[in-house]
Amino acid sequence: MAPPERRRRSTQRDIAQRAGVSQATVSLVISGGAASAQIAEPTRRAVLAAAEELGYAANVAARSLKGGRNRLLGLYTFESVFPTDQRDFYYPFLLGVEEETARQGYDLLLFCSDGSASGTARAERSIYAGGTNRLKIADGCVLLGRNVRREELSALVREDFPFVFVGRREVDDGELSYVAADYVSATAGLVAELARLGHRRILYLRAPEDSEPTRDREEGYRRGLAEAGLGADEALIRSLADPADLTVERLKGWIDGLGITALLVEPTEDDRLTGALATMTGTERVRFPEDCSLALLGDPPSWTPESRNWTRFSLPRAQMAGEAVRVLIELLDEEAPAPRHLTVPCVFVPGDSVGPVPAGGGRPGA
Amino acid sequence: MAPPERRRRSTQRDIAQRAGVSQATVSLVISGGAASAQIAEPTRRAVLAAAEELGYAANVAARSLKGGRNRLLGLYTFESVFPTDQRDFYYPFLLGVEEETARQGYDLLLFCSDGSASGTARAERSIYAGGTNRLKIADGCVLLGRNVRREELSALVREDFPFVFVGRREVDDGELSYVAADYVSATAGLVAELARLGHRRILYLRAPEDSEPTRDREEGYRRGLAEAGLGADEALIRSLADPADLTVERLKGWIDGLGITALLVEPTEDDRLTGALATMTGTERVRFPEDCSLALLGDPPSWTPESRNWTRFSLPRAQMAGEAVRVLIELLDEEAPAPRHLTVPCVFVPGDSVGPVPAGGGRPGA
DNA sequence: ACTCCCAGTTAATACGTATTAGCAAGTGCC
DNA sequence: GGCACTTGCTAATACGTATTAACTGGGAGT
Repeated sequence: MAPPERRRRSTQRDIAQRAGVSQATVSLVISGGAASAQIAEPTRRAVLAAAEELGYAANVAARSLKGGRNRLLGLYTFESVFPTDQRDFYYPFLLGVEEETARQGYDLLLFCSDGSASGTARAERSIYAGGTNRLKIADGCVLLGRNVRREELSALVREDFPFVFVGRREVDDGELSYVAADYVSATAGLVAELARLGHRRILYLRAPEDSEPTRDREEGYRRGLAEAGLGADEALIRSLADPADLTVERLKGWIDGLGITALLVEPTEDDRLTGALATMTGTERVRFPEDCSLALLGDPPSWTPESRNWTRFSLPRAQMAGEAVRVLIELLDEEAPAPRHLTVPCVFVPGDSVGPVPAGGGRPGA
Repeated sequence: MAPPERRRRSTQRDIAQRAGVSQATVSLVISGGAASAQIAEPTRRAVLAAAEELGYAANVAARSLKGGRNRLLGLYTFESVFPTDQRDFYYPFLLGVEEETARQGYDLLLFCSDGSASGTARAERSIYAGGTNRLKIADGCVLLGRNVRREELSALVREDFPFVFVGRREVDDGELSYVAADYVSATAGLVAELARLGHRRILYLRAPEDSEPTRDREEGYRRGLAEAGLGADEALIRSLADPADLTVERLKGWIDGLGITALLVEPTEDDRLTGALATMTGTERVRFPEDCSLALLGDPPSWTPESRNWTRFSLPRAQMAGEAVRVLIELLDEEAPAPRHLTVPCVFVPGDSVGPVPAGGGRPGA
């Protein structure tokens, strides 16, 4: 009945002492499990009573130490999370990861420190800051980010550290596990939709960098055209160095010069592209979809209620994140796991920026 | 150059072996600290090199078991985070905690596992669920939540575990550290504002439970009245068992029967109260502020663009969270820390539901 | 030459738990 | 009564780290 001693939590040894048994017995009773069957009923009850009286709570650290696992999953983001436009991007992933992590009975470790000793703001984050792989304090890790450090991914693969990337990524040194959105099908689907509406000349405005998502979108674009019985015109694949270059003049040039009636745009990670689009909409000199249909190949980075409801497809971010956790746990449970690749479908958002071909639109031939 | 053995994390012993020193030396070098000064430079470099080659990362469990630090801060929420209306409440806190944690060079551990073995959804979360206290794995912890388990807080205090509560909380067994919003001043400020507009009879609709925030608001209400030279009429302090009971009829009864011209409402944690208010607004049978002024004593739990812009005060949640982290780190850095209590001011949101006293309003005498 | 000290290193130990091998007492069998 | 076998428990050990006391060789002091 004595209250638990202050300043020190009770241990199995305390219980053992009080119940007049050994620490091992206490462990057997507390942990329950199979081996506990061989404990006599009176003993078990005595132990449980003592534990109750002392307010016993097992020490997780000790337990994990013994088991080699910490029941911790990590979440690492290559970009810093704090710029406001990044938060909206990041949050659904975080929610998905957190929910599934919780469901699996793990806790979630957010690697938010810069790695750099203190204070100094850094744009580039690093896993291996300080010479060691910080991720290792978790049992495994979910990785996220658009600007990935390839060499760090390679190192992780070489180290055989269990991790899953959210998004398709590939490295030279071997295969890594990822959960990716199906950009190919989603893009092909948009092309099909446009073709159904009568569009024949569809410009694909791609990102200048050659990352996996961009490659997938381009593949989807070509596949969509092929499936619609349209030939691919290389002149209709464009990229802009600066999203601000997407001006009304340029667009009119494409419409008149190339005869396009629709535009597929790959959104940038920042607000600049959608900003440029908003500017164009504001000028009234070009209207979507009256003058030209437009669809986004993904989510605009931040979404405010007053922003326009572009036709697009949307990544099921929370779902992807959840799948990533599930895959990661599979990896952890296996002896010698093979890399896993999972693809989840995107969601089509009808929006209001796609319509039929404008009356005079479309160049006859070509 | 040999790669680390598959699926087994390298330990200090591995490093020791490779560098030809003892495990103790490795620990001294790795932990850095004061005692590491006495290690000869060549030795230190050999150890660090070996650690690098083996991809060493300290084992969190072992370190916390030993009582060491992991540069990990925990974040624990008493309510589950996933119901959508909870997310909006939770997210600003999370952001604040994460940002400040990062700035301090710590990583953030989200205690999201239910504690219950798996899968089963539970409304009540518990720190000690499953007979363990998971928090210990972090160096210290920020706690959050409206439905607090007092006995668990007490246990934490007794255990002398470093933690900071976001929100004013008190327990019998001793003092705990918290960072709280200044409900007293904020409520008094609203009363002052109403008094300035000529309101003399202001009803305070409080939550039925007697939690700290409610007590503080009531104190602020009384103080505000006193400072405005108004006496407190106990009949003007009401509570409703069910928020849905806040009907037009009841409100009209208060206006006509009690002669009130303004209403201070303590929002509930769920959407029911603001739902009731929205319903009232919709009926057109009572208009705010034409028939009666209304202000919320805090943020409505979820905020959608179409919801009304109630006059209210708002908690600086991210800031509170950041302060909590800062306080926690202070606690960690001290030898025998005294509990700290920090109060941050709320933000007045003018809104559109407060106005001057209606023409015929206000009972003359009373 | 003796002690004394000091820098540099290590052996030993503790943290709290899970697990395995093994011990003691009891039961049934021949 | 000796043997095998079961039941119920304990002793011992390992997990990986931090810390402290103890040890070593060598240089300085007397």
